[in-house]
Amino acid sequence: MERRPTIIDVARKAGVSKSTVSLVLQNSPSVREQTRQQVRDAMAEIGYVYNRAAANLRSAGAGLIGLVINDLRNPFFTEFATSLQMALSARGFATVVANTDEDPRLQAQVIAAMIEHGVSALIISPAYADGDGAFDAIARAGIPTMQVLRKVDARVELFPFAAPDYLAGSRIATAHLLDGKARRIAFVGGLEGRSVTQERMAGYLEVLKSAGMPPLTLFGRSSRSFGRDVARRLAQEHPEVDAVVCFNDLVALGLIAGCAEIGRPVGGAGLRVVGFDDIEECSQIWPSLSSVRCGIAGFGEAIAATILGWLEDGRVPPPESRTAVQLMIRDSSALSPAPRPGSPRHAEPEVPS
Amino acid sequence: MERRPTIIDVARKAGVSKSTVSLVLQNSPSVREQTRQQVRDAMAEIGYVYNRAAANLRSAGAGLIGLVINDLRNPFFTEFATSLQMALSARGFATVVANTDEDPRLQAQVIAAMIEHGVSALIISPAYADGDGAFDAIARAGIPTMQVLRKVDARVELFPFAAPDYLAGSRIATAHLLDGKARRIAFVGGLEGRSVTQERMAGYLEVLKSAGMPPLTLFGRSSRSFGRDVARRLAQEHPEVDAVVCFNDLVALGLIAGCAEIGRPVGGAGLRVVGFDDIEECSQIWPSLSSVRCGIAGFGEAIAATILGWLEDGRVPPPESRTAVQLMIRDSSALSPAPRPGSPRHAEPEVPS
DNA sequence: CTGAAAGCGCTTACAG
DNA sequence: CTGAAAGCGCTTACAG
Repeated sequence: MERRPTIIDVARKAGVSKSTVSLVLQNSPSVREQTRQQVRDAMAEIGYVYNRAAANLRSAGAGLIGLVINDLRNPFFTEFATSLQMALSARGFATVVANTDEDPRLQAQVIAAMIEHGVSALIISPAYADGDGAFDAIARAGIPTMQVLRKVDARVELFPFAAPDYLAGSRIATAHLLDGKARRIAFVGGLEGRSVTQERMAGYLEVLKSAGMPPLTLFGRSSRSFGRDVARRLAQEHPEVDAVVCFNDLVALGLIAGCAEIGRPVGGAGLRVVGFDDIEECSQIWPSLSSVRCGIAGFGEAIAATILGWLEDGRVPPPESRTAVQLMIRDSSALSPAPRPGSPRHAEPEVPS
Repeated sequence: MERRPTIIDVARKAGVSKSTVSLVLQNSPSVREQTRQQVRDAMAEIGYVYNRAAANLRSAGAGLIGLVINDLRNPFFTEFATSLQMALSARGFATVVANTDEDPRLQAQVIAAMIEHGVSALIISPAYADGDGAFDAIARAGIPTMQVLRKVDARVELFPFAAPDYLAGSRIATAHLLDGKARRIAFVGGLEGRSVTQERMAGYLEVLKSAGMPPLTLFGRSSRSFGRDVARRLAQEHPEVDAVVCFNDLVALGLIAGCAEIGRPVGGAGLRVVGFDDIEECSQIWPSLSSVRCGIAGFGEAIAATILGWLEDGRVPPPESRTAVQLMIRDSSALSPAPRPGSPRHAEPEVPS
């Protein structure tokens, strides 16, 4: 654990000046091939490792990108963060991440820390409400920053916003249910007043309105347990509801679990449900869950490309951009019940009276 | 986006020397309170932000911890990474993370990048097989490093290892099934020969042996889809199996989905299953899944404390440590079928013939 | 208690 | 093509 070798050690070993070593490090064409090789050999021999911190001090750009996420344990965000991180890594950038658990104070704190660490750019899926002026701090520091998935700060010229097209998603989900002759469609989950909730609900409201069908919304935490509770509430308080658009897959998954619990069938002649996000689990459960695919892995990669384009080529992202979504129709919203391979025909459990 | 102010700017503004500013930054007691306040005011006024990279160049310890994970999309690892990151953040350390997707080459690459970035320590849940001598590179760089969850490098003196007590977990899970009068218990999932598989299987084998019951193991990827496939295989090829210990929750969840698909009941008189890890989903599905709780959030926090103890107080972690696990008994392994609130009594679907 | 100076490991003009 | 020098923004003895 003694001192790490520096370019001076390398230079001494290779018999050149330290400038030459630096040029080799940067693959400058103005170093003779033979010299380059000598330097390389010397580096290998003494176990030299490049010190980025020192380099960045003189030039710029730490090669560090900050990623701030409101709920990293939610598989939707996990997938986003992971694909983004891997894409950045492939382009030579390291990612420092922080989960804020929807806490604006924590968010301000981790952002300040990242700025101190000299991140070259910031990608933020923000907590609602910018408690301690975190975005102002970023603006002062002049760090290229994108808001993703949720828009919290209105200054999109400064903090460009990108997200999947939630509105279109809820439109096609609702239309799909309506096509299936649903008589009453509810919207379940999402906290009232939040931008994503509003968008994911807007398409639902719009489609219902043009069909002359009254809306029914049950707001709540976007969690499995809320979805599970809703299964019971729906059966007891709104038995006429025969289809539901969920705020996200977690709610939908909880709802399906809740239906199983109370013995209410899902899909076919039972309650038809569609989720939102299309996390991996949707296709792996039974009955499988229909969902609005946001292509979040591809979205993460696109964001990586966007931010690097900004950083490296000065291509400022558009103030607001939306990526296409797609409805994945599966058992939970199919008109005929899910087939049960292995069992010739299966009696559906009766709906609780 | 002009030049960020430095301590020199602060010093000029406050009318002191830059050393004084530096001392204020470090909360040195040798600065008069009044001076300290002047400096603080100056910093606030000109929007100074501390530059850690520069500081670390002179002293040591970037305040950056590297976290390398073999499969960040798996909720078990997500939970670990998130709780670890949040604990580090609370202690003033930033976390740079990378997912390796079980790829030793990618792993070597991200580790090299982290070393260049000057991480003060590394926490690695490694891919199996250390392809490109990543651990050797760490040893050369002399960076405090822990192996967690999986032991891949045998040099535990150099790279201390910590994990939940998998062996005990599989022991209690198997014993629990046996207590419930299981006639034939299978072990499902996990790739043969890997250390974690071996440990999670060892307790199973041990308990079966002392009960004089022959083992049955079905190795495979630790995924939902493998579990789902197994449901069918079990019913067709091993109808005598009436209980199963799964390698992890994902396999168990897939198995339960597969059973639902083929109409085979789970828990009670049906197939009794217990998972491993106890991810959040276990208690949120229906029927709920029994599982070996590894307390992974607490484990993450403990690792944070351990690594910081090493870094800050020189307390080298023990070569190998194990944390206690606990069996969570739920519907999937209960002897009586899960109650269905709301539906007075419910006919179980028949097992496929 | 505060200031002047050297140095951390690199990069960047600028000479040669 | 390569070397000597200055400087990036801090910290750290060392004087005063």
